[in-house]
Amino acid sequence: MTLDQQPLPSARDRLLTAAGELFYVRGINATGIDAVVERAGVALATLYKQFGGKDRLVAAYLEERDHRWRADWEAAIATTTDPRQRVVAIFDALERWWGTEGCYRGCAQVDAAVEITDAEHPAIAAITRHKTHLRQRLTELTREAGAAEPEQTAADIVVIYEGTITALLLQLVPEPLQRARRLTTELLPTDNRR
Amino acid sequence: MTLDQQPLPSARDRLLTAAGELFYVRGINATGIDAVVERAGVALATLYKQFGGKDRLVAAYLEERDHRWRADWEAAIATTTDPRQRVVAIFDALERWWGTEGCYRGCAQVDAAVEITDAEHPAIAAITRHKTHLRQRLTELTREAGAAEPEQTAADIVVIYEGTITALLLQLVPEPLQRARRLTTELLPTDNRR
DNA sequence: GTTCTACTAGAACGGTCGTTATACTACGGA
DNA sequence: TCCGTAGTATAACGACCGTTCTAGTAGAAC
Repeated sequence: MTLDQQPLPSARDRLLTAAGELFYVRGINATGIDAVVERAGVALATLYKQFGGKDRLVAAYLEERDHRWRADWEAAIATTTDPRQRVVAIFDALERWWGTEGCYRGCAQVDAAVEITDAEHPAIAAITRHKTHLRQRLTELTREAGAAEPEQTAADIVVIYEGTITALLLQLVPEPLQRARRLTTELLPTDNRR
Repeated sequence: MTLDQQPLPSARDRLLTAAGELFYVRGINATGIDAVVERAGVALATLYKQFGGKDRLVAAYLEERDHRWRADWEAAIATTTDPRQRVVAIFDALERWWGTEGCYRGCAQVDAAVEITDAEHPAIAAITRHKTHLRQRLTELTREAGAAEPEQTAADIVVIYEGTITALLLQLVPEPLQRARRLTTELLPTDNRR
């Protein structure tokens, strides 16, 4: 067996990890570059060498979050073969994230969109990619679940999904995840194979 | 007839107006106190005399937004006597706000909750009040519309409402307001009086 | 006329921001 | 051995942050 030698993460990865923790919990504008560098245990010049500046570090942070969410969604979807359950699985992924994270601050992409008002900021494109992917993936899943209009049903579910994220953040309603699963299920055709 | 002499708004009101425009469009953390003072055409010392500091100015800004929203909701609700239409009216108010505002940045209360991570910040209480009022008002309206479980139906609508706000901000789906009205209507009992 | 209040203009405080520059170290490959 | 790469530590830059302070002005109340 090979030794499980930890490859000790590169300076770039350590920066990305530190940025992820700080930007998400404290906010992007409220987090200074020095705090990221200190938490990563890395020299300031390395940050500029790797990312060129804060803006592109923020964009890279959101890209990384996007990749993790896509993986989490797919993992949740893969737990079942029932086409209707596979649609609802995005809320299982959301529940896992909500329960795991030390501090829940909603969707990192939405938070960034609120904080960043400059349309030219490189993070904006990353946010759009993340949300577009979710809508497209839900369209596939609702089609496989037999929806008459998969695009429309997927759009409905996107609204419920975003509302659930906000409801979790602000604790607006009791049991938002149960609620979201029920609302979503009601949008899908009933299983009439039997 | 009395002369319509404009009472020229007080320094406090001018500060609140300027703060509302700048905090909403540029974000709270990204807006300096100097910019607010300059736009209001007011001395810096007046801001501190009236509000004591930025934190309480932010809280006052959110309170003012809360009052305006409550008035907008009631105005939209009052346009009809149909109990089911009265529930859906919150989306008419949202549509009006979305179309009127020069720059739509979502819900000011949610934006503030994203930007402010300190739970002791005086704005947090204002945000909670705003959202609690919406849920309670929707509970009354769904009860009047004949919902079997008004609290639960109202909570469902809150989720749809918050999701619609995010969908508008990020342009996630086509026709989010039509969508929200349809989803909400489906949650209410059908009119079976005839 | 004096006093009180609300307001103005402007400077200064210490602190943090994102960014750039300087100088040094460790190491792998040619 | 030399060179390029990737990293380190530290200092400095100009700009802006929220806050406090000083000093002066206009008007109403008494």
